[in-house]
Amino acid sequence: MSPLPGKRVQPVPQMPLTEAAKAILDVAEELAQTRGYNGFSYADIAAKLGVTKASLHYHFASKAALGYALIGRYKEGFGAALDAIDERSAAPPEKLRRYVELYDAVMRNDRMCLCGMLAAEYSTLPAPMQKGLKEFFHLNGRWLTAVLEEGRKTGSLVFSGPAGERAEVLLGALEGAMLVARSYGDADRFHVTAQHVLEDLGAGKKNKPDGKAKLTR
Amino acid sequence: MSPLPGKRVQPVPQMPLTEAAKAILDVAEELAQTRGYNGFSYADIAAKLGVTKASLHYHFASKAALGYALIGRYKEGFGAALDAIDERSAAPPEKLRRYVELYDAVMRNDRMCLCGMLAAEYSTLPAPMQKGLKEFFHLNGRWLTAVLEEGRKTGSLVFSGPAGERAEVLLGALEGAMLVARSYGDADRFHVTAQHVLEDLGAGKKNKPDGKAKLTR
DNA sequence: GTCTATAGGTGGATAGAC
DNA sequence: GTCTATCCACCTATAGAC
Repeated sequence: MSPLPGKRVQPVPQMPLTEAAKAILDVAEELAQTRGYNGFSYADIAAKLGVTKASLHYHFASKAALGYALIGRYKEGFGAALDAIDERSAAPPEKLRRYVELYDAVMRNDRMCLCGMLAAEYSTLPAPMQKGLKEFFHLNGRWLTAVLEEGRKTGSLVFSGPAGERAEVLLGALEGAMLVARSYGDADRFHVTAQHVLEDLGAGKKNKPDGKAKLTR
Repeated sequence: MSPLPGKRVQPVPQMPLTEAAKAILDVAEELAQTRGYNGFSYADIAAKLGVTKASLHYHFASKAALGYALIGRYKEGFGAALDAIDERSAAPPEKLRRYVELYDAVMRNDRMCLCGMLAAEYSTLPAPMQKGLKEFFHLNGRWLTAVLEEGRKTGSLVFSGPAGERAEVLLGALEGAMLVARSYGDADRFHVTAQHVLEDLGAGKKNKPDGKAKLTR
């Protein structure tokens, strides 16, 4: 077994982002997670930052480039979060609970998973973004599969069928629960659904976090 | 117990659609299911129908009106499909399998559930569309809850927790599985995931349909 | 009912001054 | 790096002829 299940083989080499670029991505990310890629414009970002559209183009020549950077950073952050879970958590059930907490945090922040959102718009996205999206889901699938396999081996998780397929079920269930819960503007609804999914795998939580707490990010 | 679980109380009174209006909705529906509400324009519809944008406005004064009609018709069709399942199927497991087949058919047609797609764009939609969307999910939730409750009562379905919550899990899992599977352009991936969800409830299928068959609609 | 023509707005993107 | 000014394509929507 590899030292850390689902560990990223290599961090994709990337230009370090300037502070201005980060600020743009922060705003763009929020807009993309709440309105979708086709639901925001350079004008929206510029207005929120108090700058002009033209200056945005200095940092991201095209919206496609911005969108691609958005996915890249999100994937990086998510990958880092998974690595952190691997380092801090021993047992698969706890890993899964922490994994779900990542989604919970997004939901409580009144957002949808960036890649879940973009998945809906998939056919309208530039090819590089489509590729990045697949990689994100692949990253999640690999990590979940490793955790599920380990859990089954040690008997701490219970499920039927191939771990890879079960990983897809879990990923889909979480993304879908976010999707539907957002229509109700109800983060608690997501939380309840997510706990059921965990319990089905034998990874039920003991004490659930306060659903009313709002996180900055 | 009511005669048919989740039966719609009353069909919403509605102007009968002209043939032209139906043709417009057909094209708009396909576009909305593949590209999203913000991902298509009157120009797209007009081009596909070989008419001008202006003529579309005669049938649907605004895009918001078109979108609202889109949801209304979809809800109606889905409700009718659920009624048909109730009438033709006796046992809850079979009902659930038929319910999943509705999603399967959409997926094999390379589309996303209309309302799942619109749920992603929720915050950008006109208020009437948002309301219609909630009603769609409510319709599904009610029907699924009734089926699950009946199944538990007769022992043909097995699950933990309130039926209403389990209905949300199921609905979310199917919507999410569609969402993710579309990024892979892989209808079979959805099918596999959906079967797992059914099996978890004790409603597993005996013979699965050929995943390669493409339906016209 | 469908057309031509067009309005009024916004989309992403660029040139060039500062 | 950020600005002003501008381009052109596209958007939804309307007026009015046929």
